[in-house]
Parts: sequence; C-alpha cells; structure tokens
Amino acid sequence: MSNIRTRFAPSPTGFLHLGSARTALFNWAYARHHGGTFVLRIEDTDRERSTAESEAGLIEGLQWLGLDWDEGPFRQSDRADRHTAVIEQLLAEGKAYRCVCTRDELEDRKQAVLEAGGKWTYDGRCRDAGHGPDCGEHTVRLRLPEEGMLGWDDLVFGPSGQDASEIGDKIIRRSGGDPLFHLTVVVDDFDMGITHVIRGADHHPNTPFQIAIYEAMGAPLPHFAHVPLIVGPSGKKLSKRRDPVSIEAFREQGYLPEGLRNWLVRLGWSHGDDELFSREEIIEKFDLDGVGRASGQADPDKLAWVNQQHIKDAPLDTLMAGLEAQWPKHLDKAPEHDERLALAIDLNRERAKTLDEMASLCAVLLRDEVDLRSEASAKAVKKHLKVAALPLVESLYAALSKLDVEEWSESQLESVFEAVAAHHDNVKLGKIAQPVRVAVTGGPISPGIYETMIVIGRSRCLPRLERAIEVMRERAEQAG
RNA sequence: GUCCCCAUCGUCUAGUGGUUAGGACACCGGCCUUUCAAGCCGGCGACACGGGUUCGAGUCCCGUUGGGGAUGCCA
Repeated sequence: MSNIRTRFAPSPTGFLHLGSARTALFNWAYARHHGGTFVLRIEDTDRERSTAESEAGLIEGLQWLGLDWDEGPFRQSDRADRHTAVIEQLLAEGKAYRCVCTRDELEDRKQAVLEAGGKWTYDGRCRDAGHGPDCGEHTVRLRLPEEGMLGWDDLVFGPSGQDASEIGDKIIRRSGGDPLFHLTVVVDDFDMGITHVIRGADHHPNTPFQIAIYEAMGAPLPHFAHVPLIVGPSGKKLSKRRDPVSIEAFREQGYLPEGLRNWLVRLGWSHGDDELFSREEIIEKFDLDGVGRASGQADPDKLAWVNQQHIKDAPLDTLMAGLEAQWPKHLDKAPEHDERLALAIDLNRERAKTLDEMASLCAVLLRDEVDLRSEASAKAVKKHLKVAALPLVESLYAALSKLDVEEWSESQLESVFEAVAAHHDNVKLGKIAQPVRVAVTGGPISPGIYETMIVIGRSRCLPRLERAIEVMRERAEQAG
C-alpha cells in the first residue's frame, strides 16, 4: 500500500461526460496501479448550478464504468466551515484582503486597460486599503507575491509556471460569502492528503494561482498532472449539442462499460502497441509516463471496434443483463434467459458492435412471427425465394419433416441439406441455404444456416418453410 | 488582444540523434465462405512549413503557420 492519493472532483452541474469520465478513469487507474487511494469529492460550491440529480447521475456513471472509490463521496458544501476558517486565517495574516470593487467597476476598468492595449489583471485598488469586516459588501482576494515564480514540474507537461506578477489578486470568496473554486479545491486537496492532482489540461493555466494559495496556507504542493483535452470529431472542443458526450447516452446505445473504459483509456494514453485492455490490465499497465501532451479526437469507429472486441469475450450473464434494456426496441417482450437465448447471443458475438445491434440480431432469431409478405422482407423474398428454388425447398421440406425434434441437430441438418443438394445435380449449398434463410428468418442475413435453424427450432422452421413454398408457388403461377 | 500549451498516416498512437518511420481504427483489394460477420493476407496513407545545431534530425533550438486552453464574484 503506497500513500499515493488521487481524487476525482466533478461539479454536479450536468451528466458525467466523456472528458470527466476519462479524468476519473486516469485518477482511478493511477491510484489502483500504485496501490494508492482514490477519493471522490463533489464540488458543489456553485449552489446555483449544482443539482442532486446531477450528483446521482455522476455517481451512477462512475459505478457503471467500474471506477470504484475508496473514500467519499465528500461534498464541498459540507466543508464550508473549514473554507471559511482558512479564509479568515488568510485575512488575519494579511495574506488576503477585502475588496469592495463592484463587478461593474471592475468591468469598466478592465475594458479601459484592454482598449489601451494593456493586459488586465486585478489592478490592486483595494490591496492596501485595509478594509475591515464592516466595509459592506465585499469579496476577498488573495494577496499574491510581488514577484517570483509560481512553478511546478507537471507530470505530463514538464516544467511549468508563471511569474506571480503576471497573475493578479484573484477572488477567493464571493461577496455572498461562498468560497470560490480555487480556494476550495486547494483546501480540500490539502486536507484530504491528495498527493497527485490529475485533471484536465484546461486547469493548467489555473495552477499558478492555486500554488499561490498553497503557499499562503503554508501547505506543501501536491504533484500535478494535466491530461490533454478530448476534442470532438470536428476537431473542435466537445460540444454537448453536437457530440455524443454523455456516458449515459453511450450506455443506452449498448456500449459495454469494458468497451467504453478501454476506448477512453487509450485516448491520450498508450502502452506500446497495446490496444485492448481489461480492467485488470489497465490497473497493471497504466501510468502517467504513457500520457501524451496533444489533445485528441474521440473516434466513434474505434469505440465500436473496441466494444465489439469486449462483446466477443464478455460473460454470457453480463450480456444477458445488459440486453434487458435493449429488448423493448426490438421485441414485444423480452426473451427468457434460457438455452435458446444463450445460443442466439453466442452466435452473434462476432457480429454485434453494440448491445443494441446484438438485440437486433438476436431478435431475428427469437421472434415468434415471420411475415414474408411484409415490407421488411420484400426485397429478400424477391431475390431469394425465386421459382427456381422451389423444387429445392420442397425437397428439403419433405426431408426435414421426417426429422423429429431429437434429430434437429447441426449434423442431421447438414446431412439433409447435403442429400438434397446431391439429388439436385449437386447444386451449391448456397442455392438451398439462402432461400431457407429467408424463409425462416424473413431476411438475407443470419448466422450459419444450421445454427440459425436450431435456434429458431423445428416447430417454427417447418411452418415457415411451408409459407415460403406457398409464396414461391404463387410466383410460379403468376409467371405462367 | 494578452498569456500558456500542443503539432507523426483521415483518427488514436509507437518513436527519447542513425528506423525501409512501427501498430491499431477506418478505407480499398484478396483469401475463406451457404448470407452477414469474424478471421487471415495485402494495399492506401504521416513526421505542418522555414531556418539553424550536428557527420547525421520525426527526435534538439528559433521562427512561421495551424489547432487548443486560459483570461469569471463557473468549475
């Protein structure tokens, strides 16, 4: 057990999205790899935007992804007293001061500076004004050092930092009394003994100011690791409107947590030429030295492929359970968890990229009715239930009728097909199989014909073949 | 605008001064084959540009271009 401690600190202002999920994943993986501790902390200091539903969604998303935490969830809002105490302390020590500048005043001065071609940081008007607690509505600002480097050695980006003089005294407490992010995150990370702050690169520019807070508190710095951002397929920043970013949405589309996790971990991190990682392999191989510095695009095609790889060797129970949410889209009622379902799933493991596809493919084998005259079957019927195939299907039907239920096996079906083919000038098996496939499934696509017929079952196949024969005879008559 | 970061096939990436620049997804072709997949084999395809440093640069330095982030009493 090492004493490495990481944390995931989302703000509950929306669903768990791709970027957050990956940050959580990296923190979790780093902690697990090094035998450390992973802490979950909800950053709900923005009371106006934080919601309980969002918090629940965040937690549900993490659990679904298999990212378990060792401590928490802690809520920043529960730590308000501590935050207040730190601010008071800083005030008492003169490391922070009260500022009575209003938003409008600040905005005006900022614009003036910008228009004059200067660069804006807080101009320090209240810095030495010595405003007391009774100065009326005020914010609290951290008093930054006049000069000196606020630097650190980023575990991903390397030596980083900014001179204190370039930053300006930022606000750490709102006029309403609530502490601000920069303050709370530092206090909480310090109190919780976080040793490695792993977060999105969008926080890289915030780090110098936060370091100033650590220094003002006399607290030791944690290690910082900023991981590159994820951008959308367009190359632009992920947009909630255009890009699929909600973990919940991926789940609904039928991606497995294993698949999504694997895809996510490879976005910005690599381990040689390895592509596929189980949860255990992520823990075994993940480390910060494999994290790159360039932001990357999320590629849905890669996700589909990775997910398919995981579907291939997922336990049957996992698939059955995950499929429950998908059935309504494809069948009137969910199938029993029996041998038949198990076989249908196994037959489609290599054909489905998502659970949604899996359900769709299985539905073809499991549904009770096949209507050859339906719109959906029209094309396949026209193409494969041709008059020429009639004698083939008739012979096959006759031979099949003689098999009883116990004989309805792959080897028996195979011999029947071969015998029929032999009787008809050794036609290619495909000449028989394809019409039969359409007859029993209503479409041109399915697993191997024998396996397909076994899942569908003798009692369903025979009547369906009869119907197909009827259809073909009608066509023969129409043809004259 | 200012500050900061980034830059290898379309995409994810390997690469730590000497490589025919490798792998994966996608795409294309072939094999297999009763369909669809899967699998196997092969192909297409990149060091953004310009200067340096060096015997030698994808690798180091500078600049340009491009992309991104930050610049909140959001996180």
